[in-house]
Amino acid sequence: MSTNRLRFAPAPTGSLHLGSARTALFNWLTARGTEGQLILRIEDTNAELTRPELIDNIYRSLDWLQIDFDGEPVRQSERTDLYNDAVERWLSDDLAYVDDGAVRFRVPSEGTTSWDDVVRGKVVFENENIEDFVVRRTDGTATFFTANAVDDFDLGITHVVRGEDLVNVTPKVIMLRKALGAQDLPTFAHLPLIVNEQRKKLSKRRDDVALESYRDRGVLADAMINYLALLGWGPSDDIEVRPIEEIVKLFRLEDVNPSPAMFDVKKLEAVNGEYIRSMEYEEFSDALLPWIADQPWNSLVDRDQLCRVAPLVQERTRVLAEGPPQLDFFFLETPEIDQSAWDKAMTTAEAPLILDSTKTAFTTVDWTVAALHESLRAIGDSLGMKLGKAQAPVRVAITGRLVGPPLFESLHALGRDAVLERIVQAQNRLAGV
RNA sequence: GCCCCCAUCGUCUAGCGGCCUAGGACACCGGCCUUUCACGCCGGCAGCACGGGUUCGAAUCCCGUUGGGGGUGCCA
Repeated sequence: MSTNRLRFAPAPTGSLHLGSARTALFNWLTARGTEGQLILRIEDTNAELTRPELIDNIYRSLDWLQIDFDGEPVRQSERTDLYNDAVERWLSDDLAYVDDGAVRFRVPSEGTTSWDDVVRGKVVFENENIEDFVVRRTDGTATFFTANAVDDFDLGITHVVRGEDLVNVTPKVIMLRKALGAQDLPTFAHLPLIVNEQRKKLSKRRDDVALESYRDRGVLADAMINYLALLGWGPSDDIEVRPIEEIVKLFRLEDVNPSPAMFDVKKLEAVNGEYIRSMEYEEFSDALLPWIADQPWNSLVDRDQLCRVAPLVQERTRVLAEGPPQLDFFFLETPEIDQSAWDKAMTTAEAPLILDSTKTAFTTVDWTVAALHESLRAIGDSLGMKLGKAQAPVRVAITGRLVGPPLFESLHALGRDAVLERIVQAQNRLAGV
């Protein structure tokens, strides 16, 4: 039994594409689940793709996802000799010929080229439908086909796991591999495409495909991994959200289904919400920090207060970026009043009464969540109102909005002085002062 | 045009010839809980594209139709 060797071979074309991330993941799951090895190979045969920042971007994204590799990354731009040797050999064996300065591989006009794809079954191409293709450009650089075939062979790759968009290059790569003297074929697995609402391949143009943009909105790496694993694969026990280690154990390439999968942000966020809810309180408030830093009231934030208050919005947060905006009133000197919320809550006949009674009661009430709760409930009772209605004017006075974290916990965290002051401010505003 | 691929609820999937009156999740719609919103819980809506075979029996196997998609660069 030889060990499996897989590779993830991205072309560094900017930020890591969701589809590439999913390919990296399926390679990683296969390698880790079979005690195999995973190599990162940068396909930068094209001169424009060798820019360091593009490559760093790939490293950063994979690192964020915690997809790790065995050994140092392989850069194709550093292996040009290997490719040249191969092309020269093909040339001298008359398997290739010079055409307009480039080198083309001779494709037989008869016969077929085929392989047994793990996810698609047998795929067959008639050789007559494949044209003689370029293996070395006029400028002397190797093309994708050459580099791909040489490296997969040279690096002893046993499993080629990649996107379905590469199915049609496979026969060419197989021909080159044979021309290289290889007796065997790696196991091929062509993963289904990730598509958008229009069922078209996710594209930079139309779709939000950059992995980073999800990270920037506060999708957790584990949630992203978990969700991506569900695109083209599903556990037979129906438990979709689960620890990555379990996914590693359950995942099998043979179970990947061949039909395209739509990227559903709603579901991603639902999965992310589950991950957020399962975080420890401190972990959650720490995780919020980068987004707190983006708030205009960032400088007013007190870490202890943040830790007390963050749990109040934890189960109301699907992506981390949604967290801080719900907390602004805890740190702002005066809450930012939402006009439509104000109009809805304050224009009732009871609103002034509620504010007034609340002010009086809150001046002396025990400053505990239970006592505050009871106090406002009693005020509502006296006016024949349910607490749900009665709390509205107070909520708007304190938080500026109609919806938000639990009111009494919020009052408690804010403190008596701040609360009373905000009630008075609301009364003044109501009176038109 | 040519080549290749795909086809289970709106979406992601389970299913690999009888366990299916097709299961779960997201979304959606009701209800409960409730201090708003959420969370949680309960319930509902909704699918094997179509037509032929094969078989005692087909979502599962085969063929065709239709509908989608991908590729057709000296990009990868």
